[in-house]
Amino acid sequence: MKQQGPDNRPFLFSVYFKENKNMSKSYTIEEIKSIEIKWQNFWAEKKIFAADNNSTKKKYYVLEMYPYPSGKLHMGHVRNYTIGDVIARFRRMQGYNVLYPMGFDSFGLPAENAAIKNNSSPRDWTNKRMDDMVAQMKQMGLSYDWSRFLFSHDPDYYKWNQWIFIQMFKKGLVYKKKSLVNWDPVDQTVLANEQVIDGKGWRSGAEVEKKEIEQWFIKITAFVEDLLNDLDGLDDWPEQVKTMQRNWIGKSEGTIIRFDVVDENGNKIDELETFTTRADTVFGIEYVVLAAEHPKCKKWIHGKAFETEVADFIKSVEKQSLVERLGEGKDKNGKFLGVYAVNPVNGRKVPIWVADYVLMDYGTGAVMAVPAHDQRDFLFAKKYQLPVSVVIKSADKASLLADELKEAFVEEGVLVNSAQFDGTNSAKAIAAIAQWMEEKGFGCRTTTYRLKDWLISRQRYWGTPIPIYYDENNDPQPIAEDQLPVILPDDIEFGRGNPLETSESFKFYTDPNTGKKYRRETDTMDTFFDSSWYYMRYTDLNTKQIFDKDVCNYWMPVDQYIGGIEHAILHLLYSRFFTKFLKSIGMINYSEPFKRLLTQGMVLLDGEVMSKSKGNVVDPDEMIQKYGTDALRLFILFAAPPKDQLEWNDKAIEGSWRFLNRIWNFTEQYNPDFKEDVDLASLSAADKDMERERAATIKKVTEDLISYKFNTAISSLMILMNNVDKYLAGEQTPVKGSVINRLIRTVIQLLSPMTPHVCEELWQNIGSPQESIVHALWPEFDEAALKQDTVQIVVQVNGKLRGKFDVPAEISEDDLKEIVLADDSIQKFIQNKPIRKFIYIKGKLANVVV
RNA sequence: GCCGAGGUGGCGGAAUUGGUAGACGCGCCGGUCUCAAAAACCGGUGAGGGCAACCUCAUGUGGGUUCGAUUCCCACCCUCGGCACCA
Repeated sequence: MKQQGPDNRPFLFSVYFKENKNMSKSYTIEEIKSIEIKWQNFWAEKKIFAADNNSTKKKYYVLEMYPYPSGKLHMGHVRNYTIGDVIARFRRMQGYNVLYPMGFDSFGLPAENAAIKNNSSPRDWTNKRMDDMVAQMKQMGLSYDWSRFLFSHDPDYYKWNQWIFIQMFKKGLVYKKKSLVNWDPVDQTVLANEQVIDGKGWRSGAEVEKKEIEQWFIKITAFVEDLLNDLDGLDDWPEQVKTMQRNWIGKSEGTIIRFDVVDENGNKIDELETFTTRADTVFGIEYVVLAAEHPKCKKWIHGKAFETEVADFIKSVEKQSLVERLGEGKDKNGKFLGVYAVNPVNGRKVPIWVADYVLMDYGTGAVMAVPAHDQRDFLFAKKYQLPVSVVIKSADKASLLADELKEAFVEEGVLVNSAQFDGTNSAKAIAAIAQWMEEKGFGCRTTTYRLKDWLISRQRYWGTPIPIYYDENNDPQPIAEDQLPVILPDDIEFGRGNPLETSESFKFYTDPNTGKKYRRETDTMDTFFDSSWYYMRYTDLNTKQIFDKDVCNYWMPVDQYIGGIEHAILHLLYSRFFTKFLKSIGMINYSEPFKRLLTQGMVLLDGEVMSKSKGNVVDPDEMIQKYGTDALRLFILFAAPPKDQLEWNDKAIEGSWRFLNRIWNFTEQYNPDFKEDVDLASLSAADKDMERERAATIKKVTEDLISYKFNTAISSLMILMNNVDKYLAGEQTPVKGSVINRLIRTVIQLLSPMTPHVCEELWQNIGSPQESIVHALWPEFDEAALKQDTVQIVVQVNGKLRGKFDVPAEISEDDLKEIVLADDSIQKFIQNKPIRKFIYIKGKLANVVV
């Protein structure tokens, strides 16, 4: 029964809590599931999460890396999407116009391999898996704007892959070249350098072979300096990712040295260039060495007595797989080529060798060898009894003796035996010698990169067809833009080489103007092409262009991108390149796609990464069936900060379940008719403390959500609830009812980005003016409400904690000193020693030094 | 070898413009409820010592700066991740 208090307000415990005082009810999973479905349907029907392309509000674009449709969400996905959803929901409540879309990276080999195995269609296989995963995402209550759903195998999407390809082609950034490429013998396709990991195919794990084939490349190196330099402006990217990209780009500055090549009689027969970063060692060159693939090797040995022997050696090196060749501590092998290089700095004639330790695709594919100061050259020289001469010595020691060297002296030092440069230190000498050589015409300064152009053609079916045909002269020509998309055909046959070559309908292109038939390109694009720009497409799916420029410029760049560290190089580097390209042709006005990047940690079980092959997976579906989505989300957010690895714990998720039950019970028993206003004048000290804690929790949760410290945000809400119990334990007053009324609304709101279903249910149950909690603005607090009248001062003697004192917040140092020194428990430690110093940190701590 | 991140109870983790180390949660121990169990709720829980109030020790190791160090400096050890015969 409700009673009426003064001014018609109900009061007393039995009033502001409903009569059922059973605080310990545990909700059933059926109840949880039913409210989850109820609110998911509600949100969908009301289009609560639709982003507005014509809004005047401040925008916020949250994005997770779109997944490959593998068939089922794993815990890593759940973690990734939960983090993104919390951010999206939080920003919406803060009043931003939020874009939060989802799609699928749906081209790729697994679909094709599965289709071959089951004799079915990659399209059906993929569509089925996408449907399953979308259902799971919906079950998680993720607040995506589903009206912007996209997937790469949609002709409306890959049409624009082809369009971008043609724009790049027109700008000369796409080219076809016969070159030595990485061939995956299992997946029967070429791979980009980035897709070769430790000499093995990134998907198949097969040892990659080198093959010379004509392939399509994208000139990513055209933007190499921007790709490197702009990393410095990405303040909100993890240092680790930026470092990985810098390493991958691998810029190094050095000098190209030009050698005259002479025969044994000293007659000039050719020239050669080498690259070095150690110009300070040029006076110590003892031989020059080429990579096996260097074209001059074959030229110079032609017709020589040892031609066959050396040619066989070169062939054997070329045949070696990357694994064999790059093994650490590999023995170095080489052959003399029968010709000599003349060192321009001192005129010395040194032999030219070919060796397996020199790489063709770095620098010039040829190296000046200085055995005394390079460990590889040193080992090679010792093996083949080549001379060693010292040109650098350690600054504080006598000159090294070549004969006594056990290993190369690779550190910087002071030059010796280097003519006019003797006595110069290495760092200065590198610059001085480079400049001198440049003046003399011996060489030039240059910059080289590890980054190579991106090989994008694949001899597989399930990808975007490359929009090219070959004219009468067999020159590649782009398909006319009004003929796009070039549709991926269905009449193909697997198992007979490149699948598109088996398609009668596809093989030939008929020029719409002349009716002439041409041969089409039958390779498809690397799927990383698809994922390099999809985030721009989300901004505007309904236009007949790639996207509306203004709309794209409004939403982009992505404010928060979230994904796994495994994409630190490939996807992120390619996306940055695409952005720079699209900007260069005037399509967009920003030069970096992702403002802030969060790489979430992996989910582990017993310290190991969950994986199907290891059999140590926890199925998120099972957890949702057992505890509900909200408890799963809460656990994942609470167990570890987003960047850290997360150790799965079957027991700990029950803690999240308990906490949600507690909030629910508490709210259920609460009488929603009770007035929310708090009359400040009638507050007791305990009431004020509770009000202050409410304000402090708003502050803490807000700050933590901004900095993605979800674990501490949740813990501060738990602490608040613990304190509520203590607060209610005493005498019940109407004021307490008001204080609690306000508090419970705050808790539900603060928690709602993390556990949206339970919070929406409770928010609606306690009666709210908004259609949805999503539309309720984020709670604010008054800084003044945080002020405390009394504070606890920690008192130390000589830095050791000896007591705690409750004093007025504004107490002066002298007053405090008096109180502290009068206290027996402090005097005990001071005894009769003189006080040397009294340190007071306002409102916090005092230290008596004796 | 180079580059980056990190090392805190039985476990996940908190605390850094230098100021109460171990918040919060899990687990464990004890209790309430129950015929009993589960669930739920309440209390305790770094180690060592003491009947107790309390005391001592403790944030990978060893030093240093400071009234005071998980936090700053120096040297080292270990773990994880990336790159690497890159000239």
